[in-house]
Amino acid sequence: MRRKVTLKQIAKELDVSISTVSKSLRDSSEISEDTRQKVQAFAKLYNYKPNNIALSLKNRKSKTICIIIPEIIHHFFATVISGVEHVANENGYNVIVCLSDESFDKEVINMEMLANGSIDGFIMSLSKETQQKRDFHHITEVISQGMPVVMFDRITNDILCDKVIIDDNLAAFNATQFLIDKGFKKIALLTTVDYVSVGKLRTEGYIKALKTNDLKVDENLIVKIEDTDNFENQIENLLLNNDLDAIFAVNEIFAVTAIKVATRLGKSVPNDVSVIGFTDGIISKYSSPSITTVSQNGVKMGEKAARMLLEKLEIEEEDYEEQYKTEVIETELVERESTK
Amino acid sequence: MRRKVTLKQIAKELDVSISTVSKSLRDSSEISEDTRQKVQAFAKLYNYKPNNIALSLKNRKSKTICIIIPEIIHHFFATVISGVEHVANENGYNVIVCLSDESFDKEVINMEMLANGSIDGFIMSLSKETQQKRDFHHITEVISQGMPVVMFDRITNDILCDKVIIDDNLAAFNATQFLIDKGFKKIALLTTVDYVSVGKLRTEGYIKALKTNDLKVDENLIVKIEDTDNFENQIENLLLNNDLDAIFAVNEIFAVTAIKVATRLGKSVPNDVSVIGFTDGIISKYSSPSITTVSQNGVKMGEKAARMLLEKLEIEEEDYEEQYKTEVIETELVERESTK
DNA sequence: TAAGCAACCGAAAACGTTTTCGTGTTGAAA
DNA sequence: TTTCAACACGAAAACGTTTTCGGTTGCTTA
Repeated sequence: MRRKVTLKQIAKELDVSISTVSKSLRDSSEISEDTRQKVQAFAKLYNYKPNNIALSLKNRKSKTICIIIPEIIHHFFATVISGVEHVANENGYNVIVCLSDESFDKEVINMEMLANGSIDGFIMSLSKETQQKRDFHHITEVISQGMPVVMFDRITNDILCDKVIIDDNLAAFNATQFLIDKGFKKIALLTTVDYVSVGKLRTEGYIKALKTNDLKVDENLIVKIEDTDNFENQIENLLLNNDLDAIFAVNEIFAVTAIKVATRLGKSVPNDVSVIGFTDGIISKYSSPSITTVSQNGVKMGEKAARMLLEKLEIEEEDYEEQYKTEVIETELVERESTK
Repeated sequence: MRRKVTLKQIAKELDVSISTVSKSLRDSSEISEDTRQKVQAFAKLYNYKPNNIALSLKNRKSKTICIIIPEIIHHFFATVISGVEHVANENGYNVIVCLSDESFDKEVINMEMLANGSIDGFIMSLSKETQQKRDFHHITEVISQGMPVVMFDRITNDILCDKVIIDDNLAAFNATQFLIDKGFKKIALLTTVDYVSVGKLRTEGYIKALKTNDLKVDENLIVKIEDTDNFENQIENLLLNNDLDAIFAVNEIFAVTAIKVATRLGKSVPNDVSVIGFTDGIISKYSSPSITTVSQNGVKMGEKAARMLLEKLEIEEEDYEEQYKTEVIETELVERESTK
């Protein structure tokens, strides 16, 4: 087992000073052609690579960013990571992934743990619990220490920082309008409980579309799902007790489950009822019928968030001015087989 | 913007030495009750947290591990990350996620970049390109430097290190046997090209099952898919030119696509043809019909891999003995609607 | 012949910790 | 009064870099 070689060892071996070795490797003009070549040859032979940790300590930056997401087993978040990763790597940064598991405490622990030199900045999407508690002290804390934070998707307006979102309200409006334009009148909504910011916004967009078109908003057609493990019966009741044209679901799982329940009840999708989902994930694509959906483009979101963060990191300390932007990523309606 | 406070600053402020501050905070008995309380109070007030980078440099360990996977937008790998994350966090470790994008070069760059102090060990699954080239110098390199590596799923026998796999051969055998037991005789196989280690093993298991049951192996029924973006026509040809009982697909996408194509061709699943997949992902669960599948349990794999790595990391240098294990995670056949 | 000037190299500080060892002070025992 | 242990604290090294500042040569120039 051959330990990694350090400057000191090279210096000793070649009988020069550490400074000389360092300068030689960085092609300093202070060093004679002779020694420089000698050192470089030796370094190459022993496969010298500078120690990142030592560099981080010296430069007071780690060239590492952290992304905190509620869960990874969720196609949308996986795509965001992918986007972040690419941009980060292109710029010589590494990415630490942290999962909050929708838990406030894990979010706090992760942030506190990493905010002590390990990383240069955060990209994050709030956990459900954090959104519910509305406690953001851990985030204001790191921001006040001068560490940049970019929030995406599940954000809060209580915090001043860069943000990247989709216009959930508008996207939901458009999806609903799309159904209305097809001639549907009795459109149900499968949504989340209100404290999930995106769920709330999508609900608002849905209602707005109905009102704009002078359709009445029937509370019976709005199903708020809390327990994401067990909600088939909620959908079943909806379908049994109402005569629906169409369903707008605020995520893939709700959409595909709606199709499944409808099929079980003898209703054909899209012939008897049309379905639109949200998040263009793998389910929507491979479901049969494949699902018409509002595409969120997580990759683009991740890329944008990473770029915003890196921009903040690369500007010099003295040029720093507190100015925050909120970028909106456009959505797209992907029409597939579940609507007609 | 209030910068993070250091030991030096506290020392200056309280007019004691750095050593005293450090010892006070670590509750050393060398320090009087008085000063200890004073220092601790001050540290708490200013929210002192030790700098991780400095600690890493001092201790020569970063308490961070890296997982390198071919791609993240793949449910199986996402679940593995999830498992790794949990075990790592429980033990005070952070996880850096690197994506090789199935590229040899990216794999090499990532490893070289991080192997210089940034991390304590690797967990990895080989990229397709690496498996094809059979070039593992980057891995032997870090291992020879004394950095532990655990490989999972897509492994190679050319490298000596800890490994965690499923018995792909056996699992495929069992899945095929399951179909045979149902009375099917003409069973097709949708698999990958041979250089993907797991694809090859699963193919072997399939063939073994047929032979064991004295069924003839028909090369026409074995479809090797190279281009994972465009293979519907390959499946269509298979279905049109052969009179099939059942299909065994070595992953979810192949399975769900087979169902889709079959349905399009007027064949009902499972009435006309049964389908079994591999990898119990989100598609299998939410597809309709939902797909009978060999469950891989990525979470368990990730947990196991992480535990093996941490074990290596926690033992003292001098107690270190080179001894490598290969753990086999058991698979399970999850029976759903796509078989009868 | 002395001054001046390149060219080349090394010492040391700095980043923020922990830890070993040394030192000065106190109080009690001899 | 001397001696010695216990106590409380500080100096310094170490982890591996980079960089500033000086210092030593040897050569040119007036």
